[in-house]
Amino acid sequence: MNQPPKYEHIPRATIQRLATYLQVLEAMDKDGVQVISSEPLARVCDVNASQVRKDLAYFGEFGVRGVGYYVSYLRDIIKGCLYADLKWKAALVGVGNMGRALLNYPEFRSNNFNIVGAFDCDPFKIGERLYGLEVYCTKSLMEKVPELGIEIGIITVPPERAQRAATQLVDAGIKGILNYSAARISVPDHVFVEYINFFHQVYSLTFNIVSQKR
Amino acid sequence: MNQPPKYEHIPRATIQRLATYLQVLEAMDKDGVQVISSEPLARVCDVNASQVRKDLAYFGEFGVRGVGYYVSYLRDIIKGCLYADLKWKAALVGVGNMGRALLNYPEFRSNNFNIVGAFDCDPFKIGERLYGLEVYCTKSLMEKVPELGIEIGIITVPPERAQRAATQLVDAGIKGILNYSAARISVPDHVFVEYINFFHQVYSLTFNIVSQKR
DNA sequence: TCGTGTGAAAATATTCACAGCC
DNA sequence: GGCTGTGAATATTTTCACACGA
Repeated sequence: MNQPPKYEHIPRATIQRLATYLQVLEAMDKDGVQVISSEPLARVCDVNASQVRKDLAYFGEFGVRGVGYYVSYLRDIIKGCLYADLKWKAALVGVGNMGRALLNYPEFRSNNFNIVGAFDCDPFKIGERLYGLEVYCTKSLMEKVPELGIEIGIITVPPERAQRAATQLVDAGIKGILNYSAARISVPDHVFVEYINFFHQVYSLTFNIVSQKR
Repeated sequence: MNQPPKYEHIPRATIQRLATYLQVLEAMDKDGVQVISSEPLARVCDVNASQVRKDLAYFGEFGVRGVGYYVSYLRDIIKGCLYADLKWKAALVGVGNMGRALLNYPEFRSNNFNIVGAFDCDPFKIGERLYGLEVYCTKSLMEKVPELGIEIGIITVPPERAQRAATQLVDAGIKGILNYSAARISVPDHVFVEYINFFHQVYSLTFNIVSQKR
C-alpha cells in the first residue's frame, strides 16, 4: 500500500494537506461516500481543486478521469504516502499534566501510534503506574528505546528541561521528536522535530480577529 | 504597545514565526539576555536571519543598526503585533478527556488567555464543577457568550458533533474557533478557524523519518 | 462529457546583497 | 565596524487552462 514519492522534494505544506485530506476521506468513508472528485474535496479542506490534484500527483495517479477518486482507495493510498499505515512506537518524557493527558488519549492506539514507554526524572513519579505503563527514569531511555523499538520521542517536560530530554532521546537513538514544551531544542540534522504549542495557533486567531476589524 | 502592521497582507507563515520569536525572546529575557541580533535569533528558530528582519519589517523598525534588538522591548513589540497583550476569553465546548485537559492547563491564565465558560450537551455533565467552572448546557451559549464577553470558542467534542458546536458558537457571536476535533467545520467568512490535530504533526514526522532513509 | 493529470503562468515567499545608520 | 532595513533577485508554491482518457 506504501507509496514512495515520484519526486525528490515534497513541500511541507503538501504533507500537511494530505493529512487533512486523509481525515476528510476517513469521515466520508464512514458516511458511506464511495466516490469524490477534487472539487468538493478541496472545498471542505479550504483549498483549490488543482491543489488537491497536484498534491496527489507528487505520489502517483490515483484518480479516474471523468469520475473522480474512490474514497476508500484514496484513503489507503494517502495513508501509505504518509507512512501512517506503519506501526509507530513512541516514548513520552515528562508525566506532568500534559504528559498524562496524552497517555490517556485513546485515539492513538487506533491510529497505529502507540506510546509504549513513559519516563520522568522525578524520583516520586518513577515507578508509578499510569494507564498501563510504568514510569521509568529518564536515564533508562538509553536501554529502553532500543529494547522497545521506539522511534519517536514526545517531550512534555517543563521548558528548562526540554533540551536535556531531547539530548537523552537523541542519544537513545530516536529519529523524530514531538516537542510540547515551550522551548526550542537543538538536535543533530538526522533527527526531525515538530513543535506543538497551543499559543501559536491562538495567536493566529487573535491576529486575524483584530486585523479583520480595521 | 500595540503595533498595527504597515502592510496590507501579512503571510500566515510570518505570524507563525513571530510566535516562535516571541517564545524564544521570553526565554532569553528570563535568562537575562539584554540584546540579540537577527543572526543568532534566527539560528535558534531554524530560519534565515533576513527572514527575521523581513518578518519584523512588516510591522515597523524595532532594531538598532550596528547593535541588534533589545530583547524585552522586542518581546513586547511582538506581543503587540500578535495582539497577545490583550486579554482573551474563550468558551470550551465538550468536557471529555481533551476538554478537561485544557481546562486544567494553568499556562493559559498567565498568557492573557482565559477559558471562562465550559459547555457540554450531556445532561450528566451539565452542572458539574470543573476546575472552578460550572458546566453549562450548550444551548446557553447564546446568552453566556455575550454575557461573559467571550470571543474565542474551543471545540473538544467528538467529530460527529463538531459542526453543531461550531454553528452554536458562531450563532452566539464568536469570532474565532480552535477546533480540536478530527472534523472539518464550515463557518461564515468572518469567523476564523484553527485546526489542531495531533496526527497532522505525527505524519510530518513519520513521512520525514521514512523519506530520509532512502 | 466530465474530471484527472500536468505543463506553463502567476502569485508568494525567501534569500541575497548592500546602502544606511548607530 | 557591525547590524538593521529593504529593494532586487531567486526560489518555491499555487493557480490556470487544457490535453487526455474513462
